[in-house]
Amino acid sequence: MNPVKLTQFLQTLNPRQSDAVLHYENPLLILAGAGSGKTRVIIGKIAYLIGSQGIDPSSILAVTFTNKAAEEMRTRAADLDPRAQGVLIKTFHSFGAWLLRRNATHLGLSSQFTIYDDEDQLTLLGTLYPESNKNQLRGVARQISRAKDYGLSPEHNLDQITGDPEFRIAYRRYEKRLREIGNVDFGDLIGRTTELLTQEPSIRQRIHDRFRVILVDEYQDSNLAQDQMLRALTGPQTYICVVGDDDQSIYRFRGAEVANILEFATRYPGTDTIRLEQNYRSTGSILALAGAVVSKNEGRLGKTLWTENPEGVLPQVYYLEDGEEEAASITQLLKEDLAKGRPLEDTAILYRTNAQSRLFETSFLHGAIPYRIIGTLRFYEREEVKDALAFLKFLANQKDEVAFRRIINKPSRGLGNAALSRILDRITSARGNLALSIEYALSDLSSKARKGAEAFLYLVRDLEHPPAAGDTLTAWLSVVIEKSGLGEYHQEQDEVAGTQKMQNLEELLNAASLYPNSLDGLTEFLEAVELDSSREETAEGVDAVTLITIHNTKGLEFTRVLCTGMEEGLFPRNNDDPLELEEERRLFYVAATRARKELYFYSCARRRIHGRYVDSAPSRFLDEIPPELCTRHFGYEPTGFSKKPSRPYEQNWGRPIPQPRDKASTNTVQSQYKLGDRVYSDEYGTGEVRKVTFNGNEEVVLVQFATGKTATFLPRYTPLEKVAE
DNA sequence: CGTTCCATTTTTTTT
DNA sequence: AAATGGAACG
Repeated sequence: MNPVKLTQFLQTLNPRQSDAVLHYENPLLILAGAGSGKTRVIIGKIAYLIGSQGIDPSSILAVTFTNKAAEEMRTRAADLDPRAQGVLIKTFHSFGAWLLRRNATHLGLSSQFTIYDDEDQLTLLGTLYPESNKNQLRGVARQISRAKDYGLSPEHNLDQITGDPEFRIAYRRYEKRLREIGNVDFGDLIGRTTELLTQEPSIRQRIHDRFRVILVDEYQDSNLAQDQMLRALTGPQTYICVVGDDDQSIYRFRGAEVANILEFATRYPGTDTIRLEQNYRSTGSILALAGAVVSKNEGRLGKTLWTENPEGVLPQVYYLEDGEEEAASITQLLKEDLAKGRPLEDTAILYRTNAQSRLFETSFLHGAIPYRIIGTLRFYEREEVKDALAFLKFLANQKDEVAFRRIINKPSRGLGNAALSRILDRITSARGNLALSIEYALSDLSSKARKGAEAFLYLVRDLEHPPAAGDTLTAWLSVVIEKSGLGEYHQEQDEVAGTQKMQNLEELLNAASLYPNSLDGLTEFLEAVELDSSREETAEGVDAVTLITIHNTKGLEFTRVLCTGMEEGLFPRNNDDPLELEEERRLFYVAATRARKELYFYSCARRRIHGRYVDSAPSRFLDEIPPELCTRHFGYEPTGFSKKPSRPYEQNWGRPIPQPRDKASTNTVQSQYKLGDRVYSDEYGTGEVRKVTFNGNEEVVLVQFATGKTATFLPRYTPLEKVAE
């Protein structure tokens, strides 16, 4: 160990932080405001407990909210004291998986169990209610998840979930089927862990003996089920410390209970509370703005952040025409940065919903601005990736009906609904094993279906063991992709639709190379994939602007933050539920406090929703900013921002309904393409213009190509070359 | 059985 | 705009 390093580190802390780091014995609640250095405090505590209290690193458990946060904590703690590598740092969910996997038999699970995500959950529900449509099922699936968030089984009082008595029956059936298959869903990772700890005293004792210290980060976003799990993990000798900020609780929709943090001291008698209120991140004017808005909330502990940082520049608010203008003006801003040599890394573009990223992506692509997009369009949820993973899941657990349905007839093997239901008829006699079911059902099938079924069966038998040659899981996965025909199938899709599915499969193969070529390696890989969505495709070392949802910015900070889409109906999305409105306001607070030096807001008078322009009023949060705490701008000029309002102030501020734009007047532009024109595209070859329309003032051209395909073009971005007849 | 085409609908946020 | 679900067709 290196006592000098720890001592030096302690000297960099303020008195409150250092109290928090040196605290030991009683339960501790740290109320840590945004940017108050709470991660430093946690890693400091880890180093202190190991270095000065002589705690064995492996008896410390640190729980974070995301895998990314866990990763960061791991690195930073190890940096302070290498022994911290022995600390178990996990998310609630990955800790649950870790413990369940080691004690699977106690709960009737196979240790090879795989984890169902929301989509899998829906498919499973679909097998139970084939006649229901997807939307109804989606509602039920959500209710099941919520019930699990609250730690409620089908036998509990479910009134707070729904008044519908049918729900209990559906929930019960779902649970029964899930257990027959032997897999778990997200909620089970928490709930069944609690179940294990409460029902198996010997296991509970072992855990209490092992973990003498439990540290929980982002505690304000834990839900009731997670809190129950935490209580089951905490023994009489356990030192527990939770860190959180009630103003940053933004996961109510997922069952997060601010009550957990508000009532922590009651639940754990003798709790000491330490407040960290000095902010090291932001300028005074940013903090003032964020604080002014969040103070409109009623249900809060109330704390005042202060800083020794300079006041800095006033936050800027821009009122613009539409989403396209928003993207254009930000593109312009970034181009000016590039011209000035200012790094793009300084800037993050924040939005409420993932869909908003599209406009920026298009605009950046054409403006040659490198960007990094976080969290959206999750890689592991893409069709081709899920197909390959489903095959692996089925190999790991041949009772997995969800995975089975996904791969049995993909690519087409002539097995339709008729064949499928005959196979499923045999499921009981096959004791749930679907490969066996196929064997039993072969004689029932038509000759065509039988051929396909035999082929599939042969495939499974061939692939169910790792190939002899090959060191990593990549070897196994690559024969799976090849022999299953999924590779060929998606390659064809790529050729027809111009997609990049094969590229994604290759990337999946790369990811698999980190795992051993064995059944255990396979389960490990699948678990990592299900639990870690934080994977970002960061081209290392490239200077890029960040595109990110506000939810994903938790724990991050940027020199300049651009909050976009500040419009009623989008942010806040809903204004009729007061509790939800408060949550949105906390979200606003989180967004604003991500900024170190500069903070910008953008509000558009209209925006495309589902392809149509919808008028929108500026977000009420902008109205809640005291006038002296920001500078407001109206309109945008391509050469930079105009200081003068391009139209009357009142038209945009104070929430009047903006004027709908007169569509006809903007459509005076004549298209350069006529029906019947011969054109050439790099991608498709030659074709003939079939239709020319305008979407707003955006020209849209439909072309029929010689290959028989048709495609639409936006000539503004992809000009089509005209060719002679 | 499987594909294609049309009408209809639309999750906000994530482990 | 994109995804779903159903009908119609080969």
